[in-house]
Amino acid sequence: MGAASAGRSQGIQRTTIKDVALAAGVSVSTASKALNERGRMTLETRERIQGIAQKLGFRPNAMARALVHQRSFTLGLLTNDTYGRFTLPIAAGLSAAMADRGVSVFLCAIDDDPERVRLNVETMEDKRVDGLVVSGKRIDRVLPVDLPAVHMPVVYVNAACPPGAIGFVPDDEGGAHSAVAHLVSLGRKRIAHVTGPRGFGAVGLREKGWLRALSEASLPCFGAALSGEWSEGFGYESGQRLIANREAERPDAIFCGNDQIARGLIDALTLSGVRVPEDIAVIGFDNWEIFATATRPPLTTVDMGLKELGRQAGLTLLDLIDGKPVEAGQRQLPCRLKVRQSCGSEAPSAD
Amino acid sequence: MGAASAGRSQGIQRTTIKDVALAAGVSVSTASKALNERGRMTLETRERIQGIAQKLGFRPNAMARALVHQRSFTLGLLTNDTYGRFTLPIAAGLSAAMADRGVSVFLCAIDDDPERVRLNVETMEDKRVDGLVVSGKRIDRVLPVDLPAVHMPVVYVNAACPPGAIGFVPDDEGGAHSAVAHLVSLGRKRIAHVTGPRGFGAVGLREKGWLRALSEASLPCFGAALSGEWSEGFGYESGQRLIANREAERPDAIFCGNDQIARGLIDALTLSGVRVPEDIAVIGFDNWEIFATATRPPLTTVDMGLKELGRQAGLTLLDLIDGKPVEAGQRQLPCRLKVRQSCGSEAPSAD
DNA sequence: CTGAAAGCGCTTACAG
DNA sequence: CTGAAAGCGCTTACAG
Repeated sequence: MGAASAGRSQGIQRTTIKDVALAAGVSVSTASKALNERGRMTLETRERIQGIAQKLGFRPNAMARALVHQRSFTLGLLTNDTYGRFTLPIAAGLSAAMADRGVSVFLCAIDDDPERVRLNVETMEDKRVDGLVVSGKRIDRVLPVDLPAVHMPVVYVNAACPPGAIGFVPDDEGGAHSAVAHLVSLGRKRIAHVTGPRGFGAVGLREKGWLRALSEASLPCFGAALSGEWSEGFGYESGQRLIANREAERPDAIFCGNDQIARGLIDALTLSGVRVPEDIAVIGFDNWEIFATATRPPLTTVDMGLKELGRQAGLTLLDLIDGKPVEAGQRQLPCRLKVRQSCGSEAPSAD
Repeated sequence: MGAASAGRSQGIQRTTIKDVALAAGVSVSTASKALNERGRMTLETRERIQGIAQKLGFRPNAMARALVHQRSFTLGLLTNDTYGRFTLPIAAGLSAAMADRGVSVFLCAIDDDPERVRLNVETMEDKRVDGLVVSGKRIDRVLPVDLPAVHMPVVYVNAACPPGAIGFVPDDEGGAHSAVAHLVSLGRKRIAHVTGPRGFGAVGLREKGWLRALSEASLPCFGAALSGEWSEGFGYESGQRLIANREAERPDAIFCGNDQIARGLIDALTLSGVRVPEDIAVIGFDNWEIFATATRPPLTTVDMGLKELGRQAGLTLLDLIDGKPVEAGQRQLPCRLKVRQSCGSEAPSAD
């Protein structure tokens, strides 16, 4: 019990195909063929051997197979988003899709430290993973992965993808457009935009979606987008600022660049007696549930489909590994509006 | 370029030790010895061979080595906390500590679905990982892992650990105690407790820590602990309830069972004009930064040391794998108070 | 239909 | 000091 028994990992001699062959009175090659459903042989022999394998609890050593097949059925996931909210959904989507296909994924946390990246890539190469998915936290930043040195297929998720490479990002512009179009359909006319720092690619795209939806509805643009930190604090300030004017000059809807901003902003409005959604409708971006559901009222927001992003990236990587032709370039996967209560119900009349 | 080149994973023939031996004009066994610093040989030969290996970009195939060493230098991380906040820090701590030692970790997301667990455990066995860390979201729930069937060392993190097994959990009681002791040291006398659902093990332990700190300070227990959801909503309600009485009967400090509750509670106090920390000091539990830093004022809270938990679990698992004796049972790792601004500054006089 | 042989890439006693 | 041989656990042509 306890100490000793727990540590005896070497003690457990696992059943090998040799054991199976011996027990069945056949050669190892025959056993292999029987178990892999290859070649022709009497159904009876095949089933007998399979039965014995089952009885002995035989499970083929994946590394031995990998050695001969030159295919390990493993992937590496490199991510620099160690604490953020992106990696987990992406990793979950990826790993679930891969698990169904017998491929396992190594998690490599890199901290934007090129040395650490090198070390992890090296380890992944040593372990002979079949491919790499590189996942980031900004769609406009490329991770410090020295591609030329990587001898295997790579796919990027939620990160910039170098020329000629393959990547997956959420369709930020489309998501923003659908959010604003939703506000328009509810009859809102003065739709403001409060968002993150100018430097972010996502900020530009979301702003573009906002402007496009406005122009499609022939609505004037309500002031310039307010740009600041991705924080509740900035949302709070912005909320106060947007209601500083007298009522006629206030927006009747605000599209926020992320859920944290939206939350801070709603707090500011509520504290000043402005009602959400009656006076001002608010939409966020991210569908980070812990925020979106805790705002009062619960937040309508744009879901980036991160899980699906991870899934698609994995499936594409498998295609690449199988040598199937895959077009280079970045794909934008659709976002989906998640309607809660911060915009009120559907408008009685949309035009 | 593009499609075709990206998919040609088979095209890259990696350098093998045979190539190195050939280029150096020695046998494969000699090459192996030179590269592994084993056996005796002229320094000159050794360095020559190593130089050639370097030049050819030789990296030994980890699977081939694993096959002969019966050790894969890989681990599996099973977790049912796919979206929560526990897994990521634990995984980061684990994977960082392991990366330094050349061991990689497979991420397996299981959804409390026993079938999915079985599938993942099976895959990990097929891949011949050296051990498993099983990580959960409740210290009082055992994950549906059928241990008898697992032929390798296992360590539990942030989950109940079956009799005879090895586990790591945060010291919830100690953490709670240090939080309340902090309040006491600031001169607070009427310290209430608002926490999660009764069913949770952590709830009982944190309550115990609260009571012990009070009794050590000869302070009366300020009402019974308020128990409800782990949500901002419940925190909000509780905040309103605790200040419903006239001022003399209100608490002067509130220790919350998690950061979400603390945040909702602070919102309620603030909205009612009660000042935090002047009138009532508040402490949370989790140090979930996204919450703790966004509360106004920023939240003093208990950090559970999840990263360290993951690290320790990994190191212990390695010991187990190496056959070193490890005592069975559950270890409680210390929590650490993270002081921000929701309690005010140190008291001018502590007694 | 079945099995001996060679091989995946490496390491480790064991002879020379 | 160096190399041939056997082996880790499996698969795949290739003969019988």
